[in-house]
Amino acid sequence: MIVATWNVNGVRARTDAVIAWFTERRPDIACLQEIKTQDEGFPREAFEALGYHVETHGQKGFNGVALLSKEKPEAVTRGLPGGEGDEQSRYIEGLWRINGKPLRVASIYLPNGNPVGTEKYPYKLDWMARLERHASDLLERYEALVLAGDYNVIPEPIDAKHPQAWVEDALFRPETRRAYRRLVNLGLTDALRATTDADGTYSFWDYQAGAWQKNNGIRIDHLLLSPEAASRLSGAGIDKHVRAWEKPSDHVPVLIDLTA
DNA sequence: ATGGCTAAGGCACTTAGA
Repeated sequence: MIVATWNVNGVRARTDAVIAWFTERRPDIACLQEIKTQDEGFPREAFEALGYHVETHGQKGFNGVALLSKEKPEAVTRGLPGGEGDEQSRYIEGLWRINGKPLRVASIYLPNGNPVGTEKYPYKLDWMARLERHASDLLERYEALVLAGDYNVIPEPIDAKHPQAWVEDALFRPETRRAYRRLVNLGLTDALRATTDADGTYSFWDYQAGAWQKNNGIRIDHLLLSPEAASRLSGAGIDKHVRAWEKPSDHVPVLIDLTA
């Protein structure tokens, strides 16, 4: 089965492209980020017509995450635990039962954190600490778990065309990478890096300055797997061709294949 | 990327993204 993550940069502006990709790829579970709409504005009928269940955690204008799936989830929770007064919609988690076995999948839109030096950067680091605590709790369940989304983290120099240009950026600063490593070191597997060590493997290309044409990209969209999920990993990939479509998102879908 | 583009809100321009 295919589990995918995609920051669509506005699902209303992107409905045709997102539907085209769903039709082509037919993911079993898809995690969307930056839907940029409240729940009632999500074009759910278009996806239901393709046979998908739609669960949203929207917000007016910015952020917003969703879980779309062929099978109806058994349970859904909205919001990352531990965020008293956090009004930003950046986390939704679903639980499915596939052939009697639990599969838990979260759609994550981790804060960008720029500009460093404003309140946005400590908000990012605090959010990452909350995610680490929650992941630690979930791992105690010993379930197949997929934490998928736009992490806004460049894990290693190989994950950027020009890593030196990012060293002071919130996506690549040492504190950011350290927090990301703490999360991974709980026992999670970066699905894409489990299947390839190739450089030039990116999930985001800026709209500006011909970044796409020059393959000036970064890899910031990740699927992190619990041991129970990692042992079922049979492939991982990036649907890079989607970036060349009309009116594309600046991110492309990243996906994994899990054996039953 | 010290920002060249894009989406959304709401109707001229600002905010946010990475």
